[in-house]
Amino acid sequence: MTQIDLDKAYDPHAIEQDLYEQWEASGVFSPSGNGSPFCIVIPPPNVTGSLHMGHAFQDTIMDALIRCHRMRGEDTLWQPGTDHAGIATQMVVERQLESEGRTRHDFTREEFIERIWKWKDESGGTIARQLRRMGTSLDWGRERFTMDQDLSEAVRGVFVRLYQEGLIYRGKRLVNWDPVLHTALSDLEVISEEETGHLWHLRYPQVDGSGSLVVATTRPETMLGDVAVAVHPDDPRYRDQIGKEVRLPLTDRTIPVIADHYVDPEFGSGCLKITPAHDFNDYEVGQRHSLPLINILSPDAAIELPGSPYHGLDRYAARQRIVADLEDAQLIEKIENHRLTVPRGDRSQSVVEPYLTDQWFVRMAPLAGPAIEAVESGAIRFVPDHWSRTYFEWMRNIKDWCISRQIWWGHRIPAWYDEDHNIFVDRDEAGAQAQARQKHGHPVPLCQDEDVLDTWFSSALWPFSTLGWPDQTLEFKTFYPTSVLVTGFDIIFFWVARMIVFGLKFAGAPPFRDVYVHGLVRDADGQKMSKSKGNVLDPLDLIDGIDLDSLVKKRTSGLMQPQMVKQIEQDTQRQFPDGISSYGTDALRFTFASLATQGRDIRFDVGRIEGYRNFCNKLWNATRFVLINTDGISRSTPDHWEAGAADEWITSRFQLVAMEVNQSFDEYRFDQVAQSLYAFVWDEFCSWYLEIAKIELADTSIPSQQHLGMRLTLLAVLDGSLRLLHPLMPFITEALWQEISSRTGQPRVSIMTQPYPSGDPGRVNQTALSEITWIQDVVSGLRNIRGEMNIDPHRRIPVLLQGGDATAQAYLERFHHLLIELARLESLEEIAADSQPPESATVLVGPMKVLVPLGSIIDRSAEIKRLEREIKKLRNDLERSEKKLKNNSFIAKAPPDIVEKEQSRVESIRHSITELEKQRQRVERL
RNA sequence: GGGUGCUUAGCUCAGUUGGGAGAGCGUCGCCCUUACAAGGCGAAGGUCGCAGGUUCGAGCCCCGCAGCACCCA
Repeated sequence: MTQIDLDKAYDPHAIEQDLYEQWEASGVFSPSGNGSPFCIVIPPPNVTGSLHMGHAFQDTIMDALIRCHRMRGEDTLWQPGTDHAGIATQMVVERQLESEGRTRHDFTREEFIERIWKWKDESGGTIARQLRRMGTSLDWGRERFTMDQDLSEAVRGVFVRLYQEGLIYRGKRLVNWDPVLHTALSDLEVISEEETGHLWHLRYPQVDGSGSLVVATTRPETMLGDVAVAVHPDDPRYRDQIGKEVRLPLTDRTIPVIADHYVDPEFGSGCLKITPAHDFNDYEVGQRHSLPLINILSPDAAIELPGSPYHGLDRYAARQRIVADLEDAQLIEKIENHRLTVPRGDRSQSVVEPYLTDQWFVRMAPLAGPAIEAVESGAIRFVPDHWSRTYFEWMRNIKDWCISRQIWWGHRIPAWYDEDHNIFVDRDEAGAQAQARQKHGHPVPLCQDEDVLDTWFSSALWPFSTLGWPDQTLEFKTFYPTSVLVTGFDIIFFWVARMIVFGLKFAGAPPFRDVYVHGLVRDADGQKMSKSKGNVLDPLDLIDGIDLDSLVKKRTSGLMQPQMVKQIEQDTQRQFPDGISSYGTDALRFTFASLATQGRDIRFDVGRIEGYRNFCNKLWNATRFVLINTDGISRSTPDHWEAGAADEWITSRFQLVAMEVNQSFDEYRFDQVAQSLYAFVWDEFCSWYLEIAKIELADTSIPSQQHLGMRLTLLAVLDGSLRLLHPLMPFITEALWQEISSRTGQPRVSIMTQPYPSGDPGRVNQTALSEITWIQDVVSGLRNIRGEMNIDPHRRIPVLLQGGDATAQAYLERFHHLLIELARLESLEEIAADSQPPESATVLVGPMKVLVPLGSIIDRSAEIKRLEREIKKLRNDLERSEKKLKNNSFIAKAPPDIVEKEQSRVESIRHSITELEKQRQRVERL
């Protein structure tokens, strides 16, 4: 046997690392400068983060697109970078300080920020390293960070312009206040979920002494800030109370009873306490009725009412005290259990407070118009399309965006104040000074706003700031608008919408042509993966493998709720009794691709990845086979060769599959790409073509030109298949492609830059397709008999054919030897149509009977059963078709070709039933 | 309360402008065949959530219902 230097089994570790280093060093990740531009900006991962399944999934898709387009000859840029993740990053460093017994307030702002930068330089590269393990062809030389100098300048420029145009304003508004982090949050950073609580029914005595009104509240402590009691204007119970006053317990205030349609008469008692400074709805009511705002909370969410007995108490301690005091005063009607929606900060998990503070806002409504129009007009296309509805829904009900955060890490707001609180907004202090000088006629001391911007503000500029905007750089001019954004539906509002808004406003065009929205990766049970549930999978563990103990340790360390440890241990042991074996990057990527359907949830099951690792092994071994059988073929393409039927067939199938794959890529159907290629490589190339090749290459009666043709076809189809697969499985395809490159005549560079096969309809040979289909039908029919009869696979059986048409007879002659070997036959003979064959097991291939004469081989009762099953199936089909044809309106109204099809179906079924019925009787008679 | 999806084989999911439902995994049977046991060959398995309508014809289109999931308030 020929010696080849390819290991017997596929081992991902042996190839992946080296190949990546070769790629990165060779510069193939950078744009070529030729062809039409194709660009994706990576959704910048959090710089504190590490790679999770969602990233790995998303990056697989982007890399597949990038590699595909690069191979199509386009000028391809995949822009890498990370996000400074204001709150998250600050928290990481603060936690670090905490372990040293210090807080950020032990430092100056500048010192603290310096510390974060230091941390970022040391630990911020984790995710970039992990991305490399995924095989991503990002243009690393262009890596950006949202806090880079140039990106920060872009941020300031945008802020200043929006301010100048009146689209940014500062104002005292109720915002979501995180009392742990001491910062405002935008609506999107607040997660509201149902929790169990209580509904307190409080009695507010009427001033006129006629009794009391009962108000129901989930937050009794806020009563200290009540300024009114509201009832529905049409509520007959309280109509006469409107305009009167009630005494606010535990205070010396009286408050009015007002009428407002906002009140739901069905809820509680129908009376609603109004606390405008601590509830968004109450705020609206307060505005309508010109009620005062009484703030009762400190930034820590403790009561802040100097002089009050509750002053200084935390909100929950105050609640207890207030409820107790009200109880003492017999002012509590009742307390009910109640489900209520509790808003929590997505980072701190603390209950956020509506809190009245000075904040910066972007006026979104005027900006939303063009952004809506861009999607309506089709300038931006959501894939799948229905996500545009989610987008529209949000955009059409858009609210102003609170962009200021009371933290230190981030882009500091470029606004300066003089002593009279006049605001000067400019790119830098010098500009602000100039403005102030102009206003005052002389220089005045200024101090800069302490706040920083929401991280998403800078992320909204990402598609153009990373390309050099506001400078009209070559990259910006070439690659903006970018081609496609790949993202999860969970950040359509956070990010996609805001990029569209800012892209249109500042870069003069939509930031991308398509938005491919993918699902979210969940565990095998459909649960969201989360650290606290202990069900996370690390993509790198799937690549490298991990033993059970380490996996359990990983999942249970650093948990917020240590009582979960036992459960997590059990679940992990149940799901991964032997840990996770090593599958390699390619298998993981192929799995992700196959899971990339249009759905919202992507359940990740290790069974799936195992199957695709096996596929890698299949591909590996198919290549070994090709190498073994193409020894001696080298660069120079020989002239004298000839393709046989099987060669024409596999070549034709390859063209069709290549066309399919290209179309699937264009439609973002990565599941179909994976499916088509898996089926082609395994079922057609390996299971049929390689098996045929074994037989024909060993057949000395076949002329050598045809052997050569077959060898060249083996190489060509393998070469093409590797290219088609490359975007999904970069490593194994590169490794194998390099192995065969000396024989396919390509310079041994990289598969990455080879043309992507598009499929040539002109090379589809219909004759070859029907020839091999016929062979497959005959062989499958015989294999069916063998399987059903439990005939020893080694045993060669005699076969007779009867009733074939001229084509079948020609095929029989031509493919005699092939049929004998593929079906392991002892003999294969045709008998006259009118002759009486010996008793046999039978299958039909079209009108032709394939007969395996009974002998000691055949289990008679098994054959009867098999025939009966077959006949029953056919009878059902026949009945359905006949019923259709008896229906006059079917004949009259259905298209003629459909009717014709039905008729010929009936004919052939009838024929088959007759034949099989005869056969059954004969076997029975024995 | 408003919105968006989903319901197809035991499990996870495909299913193109309406014209005989497919895949992977799992299950069962036979086989260690020199590319591959991470393999080969064969088989079983579906009232397409329920009910109506449109149509010659519905997994697909329309109306209703049920269950599940998510988003917004």
